Amino acid sequence: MSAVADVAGAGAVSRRADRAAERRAAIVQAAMDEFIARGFAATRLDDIAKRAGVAKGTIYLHFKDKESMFEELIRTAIVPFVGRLAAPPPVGGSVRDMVEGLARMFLQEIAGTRRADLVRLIIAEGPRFPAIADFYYREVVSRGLAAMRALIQLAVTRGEIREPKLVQHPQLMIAPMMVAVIWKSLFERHAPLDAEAMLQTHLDLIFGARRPT
Amino acid sequence: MSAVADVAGAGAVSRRADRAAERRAAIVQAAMDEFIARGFAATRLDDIAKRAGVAKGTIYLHFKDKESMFEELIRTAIVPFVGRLAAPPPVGGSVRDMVEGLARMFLQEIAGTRRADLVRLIIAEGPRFPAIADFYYREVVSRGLAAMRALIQLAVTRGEIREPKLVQHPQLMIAPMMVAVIWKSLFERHAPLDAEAMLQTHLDLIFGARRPT
DNA sequence: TTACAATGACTGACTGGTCAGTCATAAATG
DNA sequence: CATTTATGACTGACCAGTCAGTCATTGTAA
Repeated sequence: MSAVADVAGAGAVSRRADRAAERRAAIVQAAMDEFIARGFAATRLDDIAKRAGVAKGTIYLHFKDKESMFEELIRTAIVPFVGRLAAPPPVGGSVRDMVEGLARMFLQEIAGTRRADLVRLIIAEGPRFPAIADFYYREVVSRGLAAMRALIQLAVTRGEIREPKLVQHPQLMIAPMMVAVIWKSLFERHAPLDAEAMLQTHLDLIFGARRPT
Repeated sequence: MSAVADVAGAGAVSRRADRAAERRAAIVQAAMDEFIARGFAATRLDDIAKRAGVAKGTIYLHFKDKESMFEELIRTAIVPFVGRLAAPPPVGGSVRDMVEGLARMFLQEIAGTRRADLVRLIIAEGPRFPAIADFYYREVVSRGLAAMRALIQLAVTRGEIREPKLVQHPQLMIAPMMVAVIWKSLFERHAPLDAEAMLQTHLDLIFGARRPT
């Protein structure tokens, strides 16, 4: 329902499919908010329905039950990032610049947003939803690490990184990002974290401090 | 009363107080297991009682309610480590050796055990139990980071570490440990992580690769 | 030492409330 | 009108927390 509006009843408004899609989106959004705020078990479908502006029964027109809704939700939220990971690697300048670009994007798009809580949610509920942990590992973690490993390999070959063992432990490259995400979720109000600065220090450790131009 | 007591009865019988203490311990243990396995909301007090070999009512003789039981539990489990952190720093050889010793201990005592799941539990429930997040930050995180910062400062002074900015970001020292803990909880069965080897690589990055003797 | 009384730790059936999932009914659509 | 979509009152299961009653232990008196 938008734009043109309507003189009489419903204007050129909603084809059924559109309307259904809208509602589904509203449910997904509401469910996400509730699950992030309360975790799986403590979230009430009544609350999701209310927040989505929909009756509870409607939820069951789109999802089989609470559990599969949760799983599908997480999946849906993750997919966009799989795209990014697989995106054409900007093979421009130094590997450091590439890594820095990726890390910056991660900090801005994830650590600084509600998505950080999504990561926390996966950590929290993963063990009770093996399907989610599996999916997350397969689609995000293993791909991300593989990509990172390739970058490290390239940097080692080029002489940008001295420590060849780093190829075996791409997790070390990611670790500060994980810490940033968790920190933001749990401790930000106790002690704000300057993730950007931390990232620079981390990169200096790995690539060697930048020469002052 | 006890001590000399009885050849016939039960060996080290139990005074009421002893028995009560035993039961409390059983409840704490059982509750820990259940909370770790299911999270706060999904854990049933009936299950805790059954696992502890106790009636549900008994739980309420020791704890006010589910929530305060949970909080007290976490606190109790954390305290021992506060002791360790405050333990006399083994000011022996190089800073690297000290850090390595601490990290090894962490990996063995935490990452390799059920305690790893406790850390995960805190990450998971922290936002819904600010009291716990606060306590954890105050007693563990801030102290641990302060200690780590002091070590880094020392190493920088001694010339063991080149990157002085690291003093500002002691989290970087800890990050791989956090990743190890989370990895063990979520992905160990997908791809086992050699945390020890990763640690060595990490230390090499920070302190410089070891010269082959 | 033995018998009896007092204590309070322990029990588990019960209550009140909550919530996932259902389905008869109603609205919207074409 | 027929069909699809949406509603929300309802049901039954589940569960935190209670409390009247039980009984082993401890204290006291004969």
